[in-house]
Amino acid sequence: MPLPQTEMPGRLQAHFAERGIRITQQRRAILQVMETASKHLDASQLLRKAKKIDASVDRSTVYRTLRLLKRQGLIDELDLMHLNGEKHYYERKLNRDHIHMACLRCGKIMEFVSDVFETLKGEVEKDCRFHIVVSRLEIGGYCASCSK
Amino acid sequence: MPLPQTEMPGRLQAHFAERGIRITQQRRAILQVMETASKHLDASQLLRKAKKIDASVDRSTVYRTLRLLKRQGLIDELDLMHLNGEKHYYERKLNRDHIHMACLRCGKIMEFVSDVFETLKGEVEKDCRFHIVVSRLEIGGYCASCSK
DNA sequence: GCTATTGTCGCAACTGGTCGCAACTGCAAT
DNA sequence: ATTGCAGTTGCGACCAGTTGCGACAATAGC
Repeated sequence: MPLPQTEMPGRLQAHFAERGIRITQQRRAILQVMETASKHLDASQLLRKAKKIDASVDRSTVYRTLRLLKRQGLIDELDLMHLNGEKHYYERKLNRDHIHMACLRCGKIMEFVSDVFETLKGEVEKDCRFHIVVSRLEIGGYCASCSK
Repeated sequence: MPLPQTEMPGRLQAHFAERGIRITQQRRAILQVMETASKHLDASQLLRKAKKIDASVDRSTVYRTLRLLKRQGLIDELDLMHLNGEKHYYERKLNRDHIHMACLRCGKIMEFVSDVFETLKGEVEKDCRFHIVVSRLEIGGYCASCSK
């Protein structure tokens, strides 16, 4: 029983190869970080980690590679309600879309998977005749322990 | 039959007064623009329009006032899926949350109101014991005429 | 293996948004 | 009308992200 495709190690590199996207030293370093990282990396963390593998990696290459990954549907970009300024966070796209909830007081990030979300997307596709490629639902508020 | 509160002219100023938030020349100019503007203004458009009313308005005052309005729950901030770079768009909050759909090909922005969305938020509040303050659902994809 | 092609890279300059600070202003109390 | 002062402002410096361009490197064809 194989793992779901998006969970396989080296999957991002493989995806590039399959689609004839050039694999460079710098991209290899960046993909490697994305693949082994825990969730919610921001661009500067990603740059720092990638530089440890290949010191020549530049800021703009990180951003260009992130854009590429977004367009290929391999990662999701999150704001996390701008809790920490304007920066963005990235995570590998898994099989199931999930909602991100950010606590405005303690900063905790929670995730939630819901069938109702899938229903909602279905409704949009049908009622608006709109073909969904990416979707992002972010909620800001107070978590159970902060809302007392 | 009065209009819904959030539609009333001068409503933003009135809200400030009610909550004892200081009304300055610069804020008056910015609120006036927000109140009379059509939807989806970005910060630089807002700055340009506000400067026509009060030339002393500075970039950072615009951003600070937007942050204030966000925190007061009077406006919503949108990315519109970063179709035009990184900038954000702002609109006055109406009574009903709505979803924004951005066509990745023609750039058209559509809005959609759904009971399912309300259900979903209810589910999050209940299942996660999370008190929602703001929510943002943005969808990128292809509109009816572009997906042919 | 060598070369031509074409895509990618690093760099520097730019836009969008934030922050610290000294100067200023709205407003309430006199 | 004057004063006092917390809250607000403009400014300059900064951080996050993008872009144009000449140099360079990954691949395809030989």
